[in-house]
Amino acid sequence: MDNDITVLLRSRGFKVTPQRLAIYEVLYNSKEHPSAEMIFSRLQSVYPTMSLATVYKTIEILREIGLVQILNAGEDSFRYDANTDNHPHIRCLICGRVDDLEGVDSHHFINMIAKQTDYKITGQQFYFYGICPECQQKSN
Amino acid sequence: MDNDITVLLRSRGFKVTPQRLAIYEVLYNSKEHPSAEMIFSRLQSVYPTMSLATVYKTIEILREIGLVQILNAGEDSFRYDANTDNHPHIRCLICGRVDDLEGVDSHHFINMIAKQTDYKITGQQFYFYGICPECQQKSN
DNA sequence: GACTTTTCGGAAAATTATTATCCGCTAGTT
DNA sequence: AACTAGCGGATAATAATTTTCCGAAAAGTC
Repeated sequence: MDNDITVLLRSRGFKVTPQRLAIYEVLYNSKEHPSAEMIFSRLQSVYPTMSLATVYKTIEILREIGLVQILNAGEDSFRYDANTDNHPHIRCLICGRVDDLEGVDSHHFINMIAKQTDYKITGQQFYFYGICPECQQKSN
Repeated sequence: MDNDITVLLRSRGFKVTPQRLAIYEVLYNSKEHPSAEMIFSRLQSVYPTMSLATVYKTIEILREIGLVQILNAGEDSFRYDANTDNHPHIRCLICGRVDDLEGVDSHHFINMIAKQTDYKITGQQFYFYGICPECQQKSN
């Protein structure tokens, strides 16, 4: 995995730096779709001088080489996902966590849409909103 | 229509003002899902002293009484829609326009998701991305 | 391994959509 | 017509993201 990103960066003319590897590693080893701020604060202990701008600049590169997708689940900040499969996401309206909806087959639905529009479709994002199991319990 | 919003505003304790009616009218008579800025500039000629803050404040009220939904199709600003049906939207990656995808039945898809998650689902937004017919032509 | 070139990371400032504040004024009620 | 709660407009504040600038570090070359 570390090797994948090293090769990919270099082949696209980007330099391989510890910061870039670290940011990707945080994303890769996380299921919580962290925001830039979350990535930043998680790396504070390892790279005390890391700048938020570096997080943003790196994410843009990772998106460009297809290692990360950007989520916009309607909060005040973006979330990032190292899983670039096109899977739906769901956000808890109470605690704000964003989860994957795995094992969903969207192909039929997407194909239906593609037939009904004159657009040339290149991608899509499905966001669901609700209350996560934990928050349901707490409100009981 | 003018009557609907008048009654709705008043019944919820909001005052009925020319600005509020005008902002809703712009949204109601538009298929293009305007941003706050677009609403603002469209009303410049009629209300030269209108403030952007008024647009935002009014939209928040309209959302609260269920007359408007907020779209977050991944641009740098929100879009607003006076059609509060839960229909999918599609954005052109070239010119930025946002269109409705009408006549799409999402119920089956949504029900499938509802069965597969422990969340209590309360809503969803489907965004498609692609190239609109006009921009397809231009690029040929 | 030293040299060169190019890109990078960090700090700080800039940008920009949106929200909050404050105050004279207006809508709605009596 | 008077009263009062809420409003509109101007302005400042907020906050996420982007840009700028420069010393430093990466990668290719010898």
